[in-house]
Amino acid sequence: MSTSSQPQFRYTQTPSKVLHLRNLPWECTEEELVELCKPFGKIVNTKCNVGANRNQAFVEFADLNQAISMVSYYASSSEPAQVRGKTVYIQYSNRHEIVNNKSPGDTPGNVLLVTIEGVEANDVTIETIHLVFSAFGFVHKIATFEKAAGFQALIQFTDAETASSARNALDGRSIPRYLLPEHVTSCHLRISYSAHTDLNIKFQSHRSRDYTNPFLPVNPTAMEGLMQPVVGPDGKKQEPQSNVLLASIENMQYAVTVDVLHTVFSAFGTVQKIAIFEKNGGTQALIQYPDVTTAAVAKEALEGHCIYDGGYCKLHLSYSRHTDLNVKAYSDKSRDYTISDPSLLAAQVPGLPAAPNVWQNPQAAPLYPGTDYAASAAMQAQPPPGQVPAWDPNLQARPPYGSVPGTVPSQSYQSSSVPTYVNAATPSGSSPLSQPGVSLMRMPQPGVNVRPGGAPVPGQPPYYGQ
DNA sequence: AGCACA
Repeated sequence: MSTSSQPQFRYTQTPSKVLHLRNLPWECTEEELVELCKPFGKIVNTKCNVGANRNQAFVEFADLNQAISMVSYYASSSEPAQVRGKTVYIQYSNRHEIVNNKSPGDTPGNVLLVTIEGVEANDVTIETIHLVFSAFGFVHKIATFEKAAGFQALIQFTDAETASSARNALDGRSIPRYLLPEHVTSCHLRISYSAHTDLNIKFQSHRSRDYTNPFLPVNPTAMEGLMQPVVGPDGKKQEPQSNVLLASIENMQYAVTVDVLHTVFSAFGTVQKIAIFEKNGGTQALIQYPDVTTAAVAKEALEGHCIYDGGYCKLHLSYSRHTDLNVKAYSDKSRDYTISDPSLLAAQVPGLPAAPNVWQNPQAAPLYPGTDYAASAAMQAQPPPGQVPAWDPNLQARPPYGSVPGTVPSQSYQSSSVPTYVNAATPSGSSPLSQPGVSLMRMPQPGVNVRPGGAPVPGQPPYYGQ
């Protein structure tokens, strides 16, 4: 429609609250910009380090007249606008507001997210990090972890001002060489702000510190040694074992709920906590057991198995670096079964007699006398009044980690007193769960109120913690 | 020295 939209140059520029500044010194800071512009009015937004050379910037005034006054002043001034002795050229921007593209990491807060590039986690101790960042103020807490981005640390200061001074001074810089092992050639710090305001440090360890609480217990399993990588017989690095399993769920055609995971993983011992989250477009879950042994048994047993028939929701298990999950007690993505609020533990159905704790030692399970086994199966197959067990109690009753054909009395739990929910695809009498790739749960059915976790777990007295 | 960002 309009006949022309030619670029607007100096003689035709219309005034704007937003000014475009160029020929700034390299990586001019926001503070320097504000110093230059604030005599003319209130600055409501800035954008620094713009352009390929990162030497341009935008400044938005609260009022158009303030921008006009700055442009007019320097248009007639004998002294040009300067930053660090460099002449700065100022024009009206061709836009009328700065679109705030500040990522969350640029929103100041008292906690910094520091990525230490080019190092292994073992190269930089938490003491070194503490030393470096303490130069700017009291460091309250540090938590370190390894992510895809590399070795990272969250560092909590008293306030955003202290955190900012540390960020401004250290972002892009390196930790002094004398604080690092000799083989480290470079270790640039990339620093942004975390959205956290208060880190939840549970233990003093080589990964995390709370300097405000010297009496915080030391976590023995998180200290040097146990959590270090173990070299296996093949010479490859083995994952250090953990009481927390990381489950990646492949081919997730059906929703996998906290309840479903609880049912599946409780077959091996008390599940203390569960957290489900998305990562790299897939679904993962952390499942916390009280001890490494239980986790190891569950890992061996469940690796490669599918939660549902037909290859759906295949589990891949590894050890997590976590030892104690910090999860919401009751949400759709997490559960803390160690919390003793009964209103949150309806799924545990207290009041049912605790069955003998036969599932704690899965190695022994196939050897159990048929009578005990049947009794146990029958007990857990009784649905609570008014409830329909939505998983297959027959499958649940069998140890999914390698039932040995012939040793499990398959007749006893097909008896008439036990309702059967055998999947049509599973021929009865076979031993489907001895092979990876077969289901651990009954298929979810559309339109049915599926409550896989709605009944007690075999042999698992509810764990209420202390 | 000459207009950003997803």
